[in-house]
Amino acid sequence: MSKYPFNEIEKKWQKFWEENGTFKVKEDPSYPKEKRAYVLDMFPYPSGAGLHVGHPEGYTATDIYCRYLRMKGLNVLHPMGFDSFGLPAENYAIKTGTHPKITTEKNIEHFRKQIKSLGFSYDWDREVSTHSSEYYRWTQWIFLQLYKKGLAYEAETPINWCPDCLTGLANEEVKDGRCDRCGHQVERRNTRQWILKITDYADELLDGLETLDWSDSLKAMQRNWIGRSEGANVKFKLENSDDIIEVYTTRPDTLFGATYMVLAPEHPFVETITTKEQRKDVDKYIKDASMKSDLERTELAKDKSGVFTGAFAINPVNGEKIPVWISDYILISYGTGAIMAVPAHDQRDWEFATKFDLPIIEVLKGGDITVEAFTGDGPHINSGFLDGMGKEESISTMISWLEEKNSGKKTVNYKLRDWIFARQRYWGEPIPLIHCPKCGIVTVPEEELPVTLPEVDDFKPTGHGQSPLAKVEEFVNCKCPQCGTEAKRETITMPQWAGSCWYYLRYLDPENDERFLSKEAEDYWMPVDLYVGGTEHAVLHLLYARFWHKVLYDLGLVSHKEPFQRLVNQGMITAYSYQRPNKSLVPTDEVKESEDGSFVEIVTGEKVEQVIAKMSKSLKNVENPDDMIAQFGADSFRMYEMFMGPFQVSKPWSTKGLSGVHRFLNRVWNVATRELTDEKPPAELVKILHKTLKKVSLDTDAMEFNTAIAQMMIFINEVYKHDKCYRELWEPFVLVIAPYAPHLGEEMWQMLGHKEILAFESWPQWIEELTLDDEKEVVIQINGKVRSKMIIAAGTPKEELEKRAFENEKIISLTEGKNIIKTICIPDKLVNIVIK
RNA sequence: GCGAGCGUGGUGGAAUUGGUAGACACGCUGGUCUUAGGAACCAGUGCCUCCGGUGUAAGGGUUCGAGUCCCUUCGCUCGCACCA
Repeated sequence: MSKYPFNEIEKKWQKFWEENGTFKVKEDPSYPKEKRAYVLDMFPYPSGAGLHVGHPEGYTATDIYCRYLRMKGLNVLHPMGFDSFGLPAENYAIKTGTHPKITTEKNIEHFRKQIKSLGFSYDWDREVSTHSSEYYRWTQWIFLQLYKKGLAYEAETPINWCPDCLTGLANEEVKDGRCDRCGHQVERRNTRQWILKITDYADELLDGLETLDWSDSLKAMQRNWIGRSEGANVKFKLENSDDIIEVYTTRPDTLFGATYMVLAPEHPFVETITTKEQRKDVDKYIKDASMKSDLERTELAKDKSGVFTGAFAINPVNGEKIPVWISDYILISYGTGAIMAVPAHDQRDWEFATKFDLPIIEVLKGGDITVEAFTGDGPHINSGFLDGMGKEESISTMISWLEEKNSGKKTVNYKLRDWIFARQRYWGEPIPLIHCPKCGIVTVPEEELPVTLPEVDDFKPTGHGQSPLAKVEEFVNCKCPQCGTEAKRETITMPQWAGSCWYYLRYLDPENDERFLSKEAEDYWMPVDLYVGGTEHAVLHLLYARFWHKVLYDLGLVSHKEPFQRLVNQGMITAYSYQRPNKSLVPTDEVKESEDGSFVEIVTGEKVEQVIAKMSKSLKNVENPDDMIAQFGADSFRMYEMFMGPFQVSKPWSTKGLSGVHRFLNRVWNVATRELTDEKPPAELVKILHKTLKKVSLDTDAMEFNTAIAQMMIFINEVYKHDKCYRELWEPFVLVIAPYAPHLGEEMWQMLGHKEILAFESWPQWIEELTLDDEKEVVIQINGKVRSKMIIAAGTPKEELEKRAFENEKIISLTEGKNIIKTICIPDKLVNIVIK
């Protein structure tokens, strides 16, 4: 394959941009508000493995978009940084003794070099790394603002604990009962924690979604996660006691059908209400439940378990005596940790009642409750004052009744839990608090920030819920800032998500050592106009960052309620893998393509099917950007990633596809090196140019990069047939291809004799008349089927079209003797003749 | 189970408001040039019983006309999951 000198060209322009500070950006007040854009990438965690092909996908998209916006005359902020606190570096430190700071900074170095090799137009002067003390000084400062606002609290509660990462996890970090990071099964464990009251912002986080230009699926994920539900809390008096059990239900209308109650095994009342006779069974059940992990509790969901406490409660609506059971299908962390069971109209209760032979009373007509619970709508029966009413009406009627009788009230519940904001590990921001024996918890004075991480030799967590910092006496022991007594520093560190909660703000003013962010910079740039990243952060980073931003807004520190106005998720880059008939996957290097295009496993000679799978080391289908850039160049690599398919959709990597794009750029180069002429180009080429300018402009604007590239290919395929390079065509084409292939673009611009670079040239405007065809191919249909075609001058009126259609020989023969019912005529498109 | 989305050639994918299905690219086939090429260039390429028919997961509907709109079914992907 012949190669244009991409290596030389790319090095040359990267050096030029760097040395000339081409993409440094200032808060220039001469740009009005609408001529400013803040385009943000999700910054990477600098792992030891380096960049994978997924990173440059989003980065290329934003880079193209930014370069396009600059040419449209906008002042564009486009920064990059590193999310550099995190477990891998720390685990590596435990294994090798190398300080995480050393590993992290080496990795950052490597990442930065790799990112730069792709020719992105970042303003590197604004780079931030979350692990640097100048940065985390302000992360700690924001934490203090949250603490002072009463949004951070200390608690010793059972939480998700990863035995491999040796740290507590937030709810959001647990997937299918396993640690999101390492896949280990999560345990329940009582550990001291710092927790942020994200639930205080549940409604704001929910309502704010309405104002955002995000995909519906992403908004749905956040809504699901917040999980708002409306219902009622209902009070049940216990028999022979003054105690009251409160339950939460979304179906207060079914109260007449409540035949028993169930408490979570951890419910505080279990201890007091259990009768002597039942004590043994209850204690055993609680012990068994506590031994189970969350995963086991859900896995066993199919078969309900439970035990009777011996106690009875009184149904407030009819005075009926109903038994109180405990079962682990009731979660202590949701609602009140207790339910009223309505087996006729709730499938879980139905299963439980069926298993333990508890009564099932139908209170809504419409289903067959001997087979399953009926959860649909219908008229109420056996329900006193609700009889005859439908679901909605009886819910509100019942709530009014309960409120009147002081037996309950309308209640809103959320699935969202408070955020466990703590890691019992070393490599994170120390929480800037001090425990004083006299004053209690005292904040570190703001002027003493940052509380820096002490140097340690042993990074190993104690495994007893203590961070390695607890062993560092010089760090732990301090004086209380209030009373001067000997006190102890907090040794829990913040989770990795802390730094990424506000990095987009620090980019605006990265050098400021007076404030976390100046008002002026915030006013100039915020909010983020376009934020691009993967879906994996749908409920983690994006929820946490929105929460912090809302707190900062309430404190008057930022001027918008939402940080990220528009968000676009890139699709994942997957890879091909091969599957045996039994569905097991075969590593790519153990498969060969046979002559008929099918794939066989080399060892067995058996046919395997080509399927799409995630890139993984074990399947040997991971592609390394460095190799691709070395072989094809950064411009080819960038352009291929954009050509693969729609940006938001996941798509499989194909190195053959990359070589196709590379071939295209070779052809571009070939044209660029032809004899340059100021002659008037042929009219048909001018037409294709303007069609191309239009398509590339509209598609780039809409981030439909794949079709923009296809149009540029069409342009080159035509131009290629002529042996000259027409300046009139080539100058605008070079300008529109430049955001996609910026190195090649600049080089060709220089070859055209320009002294100035093209990065800030104006984007070429197409001329609409020149995009229009003079002639159109119009199809003639009979009963909707294409029977003939004719070439006709564009804009030919209906009457003329019809006349021409009926003059067509084939049409004459097909319509002869037929009854013509009507004729539909769409100018420039078709004539449809309906016959019988 | 709930929520979101998707099914188009051998492959990745194109198709304004419903208006010529398969743009562009990969792969494949044939040819030209070359000492050679996994280079370059040219031509062809949905399928079939090939002057015709058929075709966008399957079936039905609306319409002069459906990949696109509506209904049913099937399949796949992602997220959540005993959330009362």
